[in-house]
Amino acid sequence: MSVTIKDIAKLAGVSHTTVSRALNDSPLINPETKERIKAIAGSMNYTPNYSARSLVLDRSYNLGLFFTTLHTGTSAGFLYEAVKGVNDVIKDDYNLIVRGIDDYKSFHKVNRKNFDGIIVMSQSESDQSFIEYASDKEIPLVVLNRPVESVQVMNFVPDDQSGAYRLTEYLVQQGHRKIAIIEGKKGFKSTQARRDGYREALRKHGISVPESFYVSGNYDLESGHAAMSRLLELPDRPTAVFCCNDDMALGAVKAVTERGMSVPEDISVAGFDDHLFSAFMSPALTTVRRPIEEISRAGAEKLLNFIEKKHSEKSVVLFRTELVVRDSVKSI
Amino acid sequence: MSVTIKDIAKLAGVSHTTVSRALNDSPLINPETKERIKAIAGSMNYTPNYSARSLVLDRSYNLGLFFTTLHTGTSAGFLYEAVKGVNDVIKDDYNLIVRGIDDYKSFHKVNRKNFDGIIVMSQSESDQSFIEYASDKEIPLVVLNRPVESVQVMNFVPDDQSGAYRLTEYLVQQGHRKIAIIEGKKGFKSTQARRDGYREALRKHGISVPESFYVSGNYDLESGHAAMSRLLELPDRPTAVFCCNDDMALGAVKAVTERGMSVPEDISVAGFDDHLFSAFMSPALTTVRRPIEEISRAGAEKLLNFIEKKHSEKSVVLFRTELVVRDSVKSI
DNA sequence: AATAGCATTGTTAACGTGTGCATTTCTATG
DNA sequence: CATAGAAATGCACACGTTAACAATGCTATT
Repeated sequence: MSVTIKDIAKLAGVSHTTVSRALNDSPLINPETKERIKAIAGSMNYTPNYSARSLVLDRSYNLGLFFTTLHTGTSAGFLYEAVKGVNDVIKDDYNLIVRGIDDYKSFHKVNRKNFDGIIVMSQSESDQSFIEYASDKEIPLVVLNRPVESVQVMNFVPDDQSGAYRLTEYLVQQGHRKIAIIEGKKGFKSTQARRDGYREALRKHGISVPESFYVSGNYDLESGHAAMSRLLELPDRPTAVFCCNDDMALGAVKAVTERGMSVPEDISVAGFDDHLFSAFMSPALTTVRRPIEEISRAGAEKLLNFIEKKHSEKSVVLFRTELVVRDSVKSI
Repeated sequence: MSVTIKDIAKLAGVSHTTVSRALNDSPLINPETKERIKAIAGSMNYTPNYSARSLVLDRSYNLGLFFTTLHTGTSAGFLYEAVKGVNDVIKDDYNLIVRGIDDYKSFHKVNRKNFDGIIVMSQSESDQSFIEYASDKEIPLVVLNRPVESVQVMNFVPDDQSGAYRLTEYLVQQGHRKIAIIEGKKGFKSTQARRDGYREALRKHGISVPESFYVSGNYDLESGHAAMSRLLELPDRPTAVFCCNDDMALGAVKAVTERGMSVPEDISVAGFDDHLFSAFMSPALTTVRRPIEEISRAGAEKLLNFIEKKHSEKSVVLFRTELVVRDSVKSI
């Protein structure tokens, strides 16, 4: 069926070992023999059987890009940027296998035979047992998006807390004191980091807000809409709302306009993430930019380095988040 | 290092073949021996070496989900729905390898040894040589999104043309006669299908529009914004604009509101795709829903069926698109 | 007890490739 | 020409697993 090195060996009148040497640039072969063999392999469209090589070399040439979950709380933009960033680095040298960690009935299919390395795009601690398992198996591992302390891994994390701090400080500088927050999905570390940044900025400026100014969301449009509806019904309404991602901000703005009120004239709204659509909302959204594609690219480069060099070290790299001021916040 | 069936055989006092039989539910083994072996394998955390199995069984347990390109013209929502739909079907029985076809320097790494099957999410004819190559190699193949005639493949296609027809007809029924179109990325088949549906509806109603009512876009927010800006500068302005996807519609709406005009009071806007954000735009977008996740799920099921049963047939399944009426179109 | 048939288990080889060590060939030197 | 050393090539085995066919053991029947 497929061409094997034995087929080539027959035609070239050499052993299969010599064919292997020729195709792998071994120094132990005569250059003329090598070129002859390569020409025959080319004319026969030979492709190595990667299963056979994997078996002998103890390599799979698979990389995992594993998300905590693909079922809920993962926005389309997030997945897109991660896949794109990693693919740009690995090209066609590796197979990129995309999966939700919660899709595994059991982790034991994940081992060094099947994956040369894994990038975990971590959204919550519910993937912690997976990270510990993978580290224990000594699979080359990079964790993006969430800091992990209990395991010796390379970690690339956007600085959500200071992004949220800076955004809340900006709201304060615009004169706002009644600032509410629509939080992200419960249990996600990004939810906590953004809330912490918000609280820290309030504390810094000696501002206290009522408990009713903390409303839970689920990182999606619907929950943003519902949360804003609740805030708009408060007797003492906030003047500004920090939505912990842009999807929820879009839902929140919709809830405002549905009541015949407008953003930012009646209430200011800010988001987090700077998705592609954010600049095109009406009004254009003030938000914080998180470089997910850049983080994914850096993580993939580091992982490839680890795999090829067998060298790893515990490190945490914080990626700078950036305040993006547009039109959705009014100065009062 | 890893546990092999030979290690288990030693402990169980049987041959490695008997271990293989036990773990693969062969009828050729005593049930008691089988349970004893399974218990030992479990306690040793045995995992098969998939490379070895692949080599013997001539299977890779890899499925490709290949997009024409991941570089431009592919929206985040599109990628997300496709990945999610396929993953929901294959679970952890197969590795899902996600890639852009234009990332391949050469296709010859794609063969039956490395992929049990491939789903091509086709956006344009630029992937035609790949589809022909894969079909020629007799790799089980399913093509989604674009009809392919020259190759015997299973095809799952959303009915873009009748969706666009129905939307344009709706605009006509709301009293619009000056209907412009912001087209999609040049060369994409979806671009042509949507334009054809639009033209067919105009023709059916005996409406003709000037050439200036056909403006090119690139399926992204920016090009929608730019195209609408051009339409708004025409001396004889359209009363309604059909944007060939929702991303461009969002950009178009932004261009309208930037001029102090409003949608739908001054000009009506419609989109295509029904992305998650579309219901939350101000105004909520009238659009056409394409069931990408459903198509991806059906394609994956069919491909698995093909792989397991070795049976395939040329077929084209059209998936119904659906007009979704919201608030962005005014009756005049 | 002998025989036949069935169930169970094991031997051997295969899958395609890479590599350690043995063998052969070639070249340079005395 | 003989010898030593280097270069080139090949043999044999390994990797982990599955399966064809052979061998062995058990049971039922005559």
